[in-house]
Amino acid sequence: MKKEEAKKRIKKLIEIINYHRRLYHVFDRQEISDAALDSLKKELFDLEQKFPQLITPDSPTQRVGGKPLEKFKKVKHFEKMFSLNDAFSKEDVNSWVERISKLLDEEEKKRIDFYCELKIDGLAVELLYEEGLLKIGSTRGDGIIGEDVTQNLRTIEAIPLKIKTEEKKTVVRGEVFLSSEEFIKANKERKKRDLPLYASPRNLAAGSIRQLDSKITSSRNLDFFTYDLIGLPNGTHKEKHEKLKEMGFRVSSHNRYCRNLEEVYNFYEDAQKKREALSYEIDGVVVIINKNEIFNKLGSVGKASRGAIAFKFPGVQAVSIIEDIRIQVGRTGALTPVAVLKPVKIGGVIVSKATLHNEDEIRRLNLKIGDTVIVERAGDVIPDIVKPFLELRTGKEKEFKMPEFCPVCGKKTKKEKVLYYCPNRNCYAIFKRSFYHFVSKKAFDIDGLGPKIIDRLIEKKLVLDPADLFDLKKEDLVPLERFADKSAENIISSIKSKRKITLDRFIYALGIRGVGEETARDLANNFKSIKALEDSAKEELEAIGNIGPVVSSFIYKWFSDIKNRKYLEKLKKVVEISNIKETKSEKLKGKSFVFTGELNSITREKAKEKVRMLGGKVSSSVSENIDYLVLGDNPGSKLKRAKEKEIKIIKENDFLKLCS
DNA sequence: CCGCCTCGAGTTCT
DNA sequence: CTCGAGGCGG
Repeated sequence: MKKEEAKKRIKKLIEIINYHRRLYHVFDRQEISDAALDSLKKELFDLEQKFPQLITPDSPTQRVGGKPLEKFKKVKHFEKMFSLNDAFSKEDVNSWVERISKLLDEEEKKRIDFYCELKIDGLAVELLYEEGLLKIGSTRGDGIIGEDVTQNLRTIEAIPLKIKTEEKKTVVRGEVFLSSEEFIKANKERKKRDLPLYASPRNLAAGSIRQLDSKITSSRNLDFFTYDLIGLPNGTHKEKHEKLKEMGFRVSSHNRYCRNLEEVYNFYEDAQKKREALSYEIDGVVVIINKNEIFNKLGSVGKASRGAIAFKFPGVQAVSIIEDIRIQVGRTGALTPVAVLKPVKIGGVIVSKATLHNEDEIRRLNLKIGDTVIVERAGDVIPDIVKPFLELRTGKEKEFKMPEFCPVCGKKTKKEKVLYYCPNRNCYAIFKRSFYHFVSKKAFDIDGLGPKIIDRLIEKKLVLDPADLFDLKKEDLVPLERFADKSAENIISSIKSKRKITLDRFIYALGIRGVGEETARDLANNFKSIKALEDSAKEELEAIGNIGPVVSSFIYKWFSDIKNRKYLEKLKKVVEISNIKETKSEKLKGKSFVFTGELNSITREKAKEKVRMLGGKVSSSVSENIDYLVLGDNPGSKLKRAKEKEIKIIKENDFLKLCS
């Protein structure tokens, strides 16, 4: 990037970041996620590193934001309340230790150890006790002066009004937060009343504490952990926590002393595993130099203490740039726009593409090629574009238009509802995609036959349709470039081993529009043979449950097509269709299941089959009608929905017990 | 005809 | 996993 360009970009970035920081610190509001804001800050930081001449004093990298609100009485903090610098990787933490080591002498360096705490997504407050009685409680404010919120803090049960101490003055700091359950409850209430939702538990906690009416604060069931005690210059952070406990404060039982960085990293990984099970939200861990004397010697830079760092969990959002929008042609001929992104790391994975679904979506989001956007990988795997930063537009962005002609075969496209289609049934893209579908897991499930190999087979005219796969011989493959004897053999035997197939999978493999896994099973159960299905009338199809006029006509049309009939006859000669497996018992009759996350002892497919064998139903989405949600590792958003709807959640072993 | 539920289709990356 | 659309009951 050229300097002139960088200068403009920096100016705009500063404006946006400052705007969002002000919202966050002063008004307890959030329009974009922490992760997205972090990502913007990182871009600014990197640009400033590259062009140090362009650093200005008003840059968020240089100063603290957040002035106290006028409506509260001001309180000067006992000692400045610092915030924390962030680390996003082990490398960041390593370089933090290296950096601070330079400020210490040899002997001190050897004595470095750590104390680790969960970083709760809440609001930091300071509490002043005189003769053991709570006198003043305040928010952080700008770090020097905060707001007096004593009345509101008094309503929190976890904050003791009286503590055991002989000291005249005791100053402690801690985090006010609320449980995920309370958070969901409050947002449900907001939704009902058509009010804007709280973006995070921190938001809600902060909003509740900064209420003028403490009755409202009281109704929110806030919670509190203490994490710091002012004083004890020669002790350790660990001792501070022990002392706090003795005095009658609530401290988190998850916190640990760590001798070295290895133990710190173990703590971090454990915390990540615990995260789901905790009743409140955490966004990382806080790593603190344990020996107070060393911590104090390290002092601070700007707004943050040097002796502690916030080691954040990988965020689910990041900021990137749309470099291009390309079109993909699917199996049904649907054209889908895909954004080509400047690669960014989100949640430990590099993302370079994201689907835009359809034209309406692009218009709804107001996206142009060249836009800076927030990209998300929430809970799941699939990246999604959340929104563009219109403020970052330079005027060079390009409007995107859906193509008038299919980018693969050149035929004029047709629009149906929101989607554009390529109407050419011989379109190469459609043909290829149908082929992939045929060998896919839920169809013939042929291992080792990926898109790359299929492309080559088609290119060399070794196969004209999927039926030809079963006539392939080793000798056909070996002459192909870079095809070893052994791998050719593997593929051939892999194809041979899947020659037998159940009727439902066979129907699914045909790739009829509107006929997926479930509908294929319904058809198989109704007709019992492919012949019966072939000869069925449209009315017969429509009489089957779950099949209406649209899908029945797709099916009818598919079987009326001469080319399809020929292909089907050819296919029937090379494969062996067996009947669909009958259910073995009625143990789970009437019960419906939804799966989320990864199972350990069996695959999801096997688990689903098990349910069906026992007469149960498997559904893909959570609704009131679901009986059980089976919870695996790394669950997705279904867990949240199930919790909201109060559906019974069971673990893998409970599920297996249920089946046995 | 509306609203809820479920299915199908498309998609990412290790 | 998410979104849109098809199916179906009220």
